[in-house]
Amino acid sequence: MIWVRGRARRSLSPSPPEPRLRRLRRTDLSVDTVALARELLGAILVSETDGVRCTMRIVETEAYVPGDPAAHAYRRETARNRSLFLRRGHAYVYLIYGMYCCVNVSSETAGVGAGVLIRSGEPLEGIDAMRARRPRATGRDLCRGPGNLATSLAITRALDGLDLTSRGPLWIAAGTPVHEIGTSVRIGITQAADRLLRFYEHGSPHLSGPRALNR
DNA sequence: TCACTGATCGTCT
DNA sequence: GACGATCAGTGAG
Repeated sequence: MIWVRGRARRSLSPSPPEPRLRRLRRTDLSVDTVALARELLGAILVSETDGVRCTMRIVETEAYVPGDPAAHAYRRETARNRSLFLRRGHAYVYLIYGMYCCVNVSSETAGVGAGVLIRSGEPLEGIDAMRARRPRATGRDLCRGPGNLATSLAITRALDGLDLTSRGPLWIAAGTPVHEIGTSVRIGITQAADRLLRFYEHGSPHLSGPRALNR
């Protein structure tokens, strides 16, 4: 887990804005997809576009490990999935169903295709901007689901390949502890659908998927 | 709350 | 030409 030093989190109610965010270094990130998927829970995803900072505390991830038939990197490297083959800490942003963007964090060494899908988060800063981008969403739904969170944080294909450990429009900061990590099967896949590679903060009201998966 | 369905288009075979 | 790591709307229980 990647936490702000000396700060514990107990409440599930909306958090106050982080006073100062510490950008994660690449050495903070495990060179292991499953470990990284768990570590990213509680971390802060920061987008700074249109002159507005929007932040979200990650509460749900999925691991797409090397050799995983459900992973976009499974067959071979292509122009689309190239970012998954970058060394850990890079963004893989892709368009799904012609309408929504989803964001992954590359998770292994260079040349190994794997990533962690960011599925849901708890909105922290920039909530007005998020609401402007998704006017019909309620507060708890703003960053619920991979397509929704990308819309709320203005994450587009233009950010594909970005180094999330460097200064830029999208980066990851140290967050706050997750009190209990739940595990389930991944959502929306048909290959390797029985593998327990989805991780979430137990009890969070911001989780996607059916309730039965979040117990 | 869950199941079902249409929307929509880039990517890959 | 088929498919997809999704979402929102609708209707049923």
